[in-house]
Amino acid sequence: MSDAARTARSPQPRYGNRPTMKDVAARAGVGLKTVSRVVNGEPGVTAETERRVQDAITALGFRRNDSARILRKGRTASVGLVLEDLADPFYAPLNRAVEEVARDHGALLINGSSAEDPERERELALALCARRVDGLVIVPAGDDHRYLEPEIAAGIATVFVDRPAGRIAADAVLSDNFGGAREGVAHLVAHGHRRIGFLGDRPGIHTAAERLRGYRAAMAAAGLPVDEAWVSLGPTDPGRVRAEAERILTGPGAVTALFTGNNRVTATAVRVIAGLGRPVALVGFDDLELADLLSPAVTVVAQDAGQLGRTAAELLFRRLEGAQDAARRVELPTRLIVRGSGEIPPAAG
Amino acid sequence: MSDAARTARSPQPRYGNRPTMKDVAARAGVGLKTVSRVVNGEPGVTAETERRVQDAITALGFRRNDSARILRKGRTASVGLVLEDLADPFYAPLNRAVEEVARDHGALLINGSSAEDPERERELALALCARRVDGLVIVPAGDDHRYLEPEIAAGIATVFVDRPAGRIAADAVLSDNFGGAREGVAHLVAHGHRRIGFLGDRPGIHTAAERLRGYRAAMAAAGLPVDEAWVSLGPTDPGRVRAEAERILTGPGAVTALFTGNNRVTATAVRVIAGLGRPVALVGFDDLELADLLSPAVTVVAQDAGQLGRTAAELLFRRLEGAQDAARRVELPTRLIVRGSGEIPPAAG
DNA sequence: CCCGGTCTTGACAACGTTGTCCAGGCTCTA
DNA sequence: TAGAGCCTGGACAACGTTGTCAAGACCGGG
Repeated sequence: MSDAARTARSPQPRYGNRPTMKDVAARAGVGLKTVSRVVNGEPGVTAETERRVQDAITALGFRRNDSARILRKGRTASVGLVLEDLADPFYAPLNRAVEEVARDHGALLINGSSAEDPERERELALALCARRVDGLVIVPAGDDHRYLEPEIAAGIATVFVDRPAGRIAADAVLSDNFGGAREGVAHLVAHGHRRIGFLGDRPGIHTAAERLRGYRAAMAAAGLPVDEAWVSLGPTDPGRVRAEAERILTGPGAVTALFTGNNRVTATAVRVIAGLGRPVALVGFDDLELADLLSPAVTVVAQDAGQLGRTAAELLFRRLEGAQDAARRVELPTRLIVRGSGEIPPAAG
Repeated sequence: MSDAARTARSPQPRYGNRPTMKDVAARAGVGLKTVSRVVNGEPGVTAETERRVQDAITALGFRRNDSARILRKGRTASVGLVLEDLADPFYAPLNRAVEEVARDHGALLINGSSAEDPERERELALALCARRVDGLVIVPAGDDHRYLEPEIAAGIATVFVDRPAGRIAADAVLSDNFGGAREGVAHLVAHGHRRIGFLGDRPGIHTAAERLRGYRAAMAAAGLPVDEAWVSLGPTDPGRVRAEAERILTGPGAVTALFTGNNRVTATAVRVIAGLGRPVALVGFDDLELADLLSPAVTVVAQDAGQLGRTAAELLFRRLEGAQDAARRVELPTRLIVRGSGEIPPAAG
C-alpha cells in the first residue's frame, strides 16, 4: 500500500522499484544506519539485530545500490581502458591483464575501442572521466592528449600503454620497438641477407616509426644500403599490404628477405610469400598463433601484451595509492623467437 | 578561501575537489538549475546566459559527475558483459560487437572474466547488478543461474550467449553446435573416412555436449559404428589434448580422421598431426587465424562470434526498450569452410 | 494602461547511501 | 546502589545531480 502510493507519486523510476535500505530498515524494525552497518559488515550490531536485518534483506531481495554508495564515498572502484580494437587478438591479453589487476584491487573495468579514431578516443576517455573512474589506461589513437589535463589535475590517474602520450607528461608503458626491430633485422643480416625489405604500419603511429628506425639502425650497423623502394609504410589492410609485398618481392632488385611491422602485416605477407614459389626469409614483429606450424616457420619479435597490460595497471594502482613521483616511461624488452631459420636459404646476392 | 574552508570542514573526499554545478553557478552568477540546463542542452536559456555559464565551465574545468546523474535518473546507461576469458581470441570479436551495439545506444560496457569458475561468474554478475547496469550479457560458466532471479525480476535485462542459462528462463543466443558438428563430421564421411575420432571439451559444457551429439548423429546417419576409444572429452590444456590425440591417432585401430571440438583443441591437434609423419584428416570446430596456410589446410566449422555478440546485445536492448515477450532462444547457423580437402587422402579402411 | 500569456530563471526536494554525532541502556566498580 | 564508561542504535545531513513548480520579466492587444 505505502509502496504503491510511493510509486504513484514518485516522479523518478526508482530503479524498477527495488527495495532500499529504508525498506529493509522498516521491515526489520531498525534504523537506516543499522542496515548500512550490517550490509557493510561494520561492528557494533548485536547478533540478534543482525539476524533480523539479514532476514529482511533476503525477504525483500535487497541489493545495495552502488551508484549511491559511489556518490557518497567519492571513489568508484572502477578503472577505464581505452584501446584500439577490442576484437584485435593482440589486445585481448592486455585487456585481460588489466582486468586481472583491477580485480585484485577490487575494481571493475569499463572499456571501449577507439577504432584508431582520435576523436572517438577523446569522447570515450572523457565519458569515463564523467563516470569518475579512479584511473584510466589508454592505448592512444591520437597524438594530442592535452584534453586530459584537467582530468589528470583533478586526480584521475592515467597511464598510457603501447604508445606514448602526446603533448602531456604522463606515465607510459611501451615495448622496446626500436630494439626489437633492430634485433629482428640483425637476425636476417646474420643469415646472409643483404637486400631486406620493410613493410609496416602508418608512419604516424609511434610503434611503426620506432620499428622503422630499428630497421634502419640494423642495416646501417651492418653497412648495408637501404633502397627506399624496399620500404613501405601505410594502412595495414590486406589489399595495400598484398600489393606492396608483391611489388617489393618481385621484379629486378627484389629483396630476399622481409621484415614486417606487425601481426596483421605478417599474416598477409605469409600469404603472399606462400603464393610466390620462391623462398623468402620473413621476420615479423608480434607473435602469431600457429606461427610455428607455417612453412617456412616464421621467426618473430614477440611482445608480451599481457605484461604490457599488467605493468600499466600496476603502475596505475601505485599512483592511486599515492605515488607522486614524476611521470615515468617503462620500456619492456621484446623477445626474438627463432623458428626454422636454418631452413631459410641465404640470399644469393 | 571559501573553497579551502569547505575542503577543511568537509568529511568527504569530494572527488579530488572537482568543481560542481554549484561552483559553476556561483561563478557565472546564475542558479544551479540553469547550469544543469546548459550542460544538458535543455531549451529555455538565453544565448547570453549560456555564454556566461560556458565560460565558467571552461574556466573551472567542470565536468558533470555522472555518478550523481545516474543516482538521480535511475538509469546507468551501461551494460555488463561476463565472459569466460577476455584474453581468448574467440571472445574478442564478441566483446567488440557487444561494445559496438552498446555504443550505438549510448551505453558503456563493463566487463570481466569468469575464468570458467561459476562462483566467480556469480560474484561478477552480482557486482554488476549492484552497479545497476541496465542489462547483462553472460557467457555462463555455471549451470545454475537462479541467483539472478531477483535481479531479473527487479528489471535487469539479461541475455545469455554461447551457452544457455541454467534453471531459469532467459534469452539465449547460441550457435548451432549440434548441426555444425554433424555437418563437419559428415564432410569427413563424404571423403571416405569410416574411423573418425572426437576430441572435445569437458562434457559438462553445453557446447561440448552438443558437438559430441552432432558427431554421434553424423556417424549414426552414415551407419558407422563409434568405438568409445576414439572419443575423448576433458579439459583443453595442451598436455591432456596432446596425450589423448596421440592415443587416438596411433596404435592398432587408430582413426584416419579427427574432429576437434574447439579452437584450442584444434591447435594442439594440428601440432600432434604435424609430428606424426602420417596424413590425418582434420576438421575442427571454430575457425583459426592462418588456418588456410597450414599444411594440410584445416577445414573448419566456423561460428561467427561477432554475430553472436551483436545478436545478443540487440536482443538485450530490445528488452530494455520494453519488449515483453517470453524468453527466446536464438540459434545461429555455423558455416563449413572447406580447405584443401582434396589433399586429404581418403582412408584405406 | 492593464491584463493575459510566454519565456526565462531559480528555489527546493529527492535519488540511496554513508559519516557524524548523540541518546539511552547496559555493565562494572567503588 | 550510584556514577562512570561502554556498547548499541538511530536521527540527520551531505554527496552532485535532475524534476517540479512557481515567480518574475517582458511582450502585445484591447
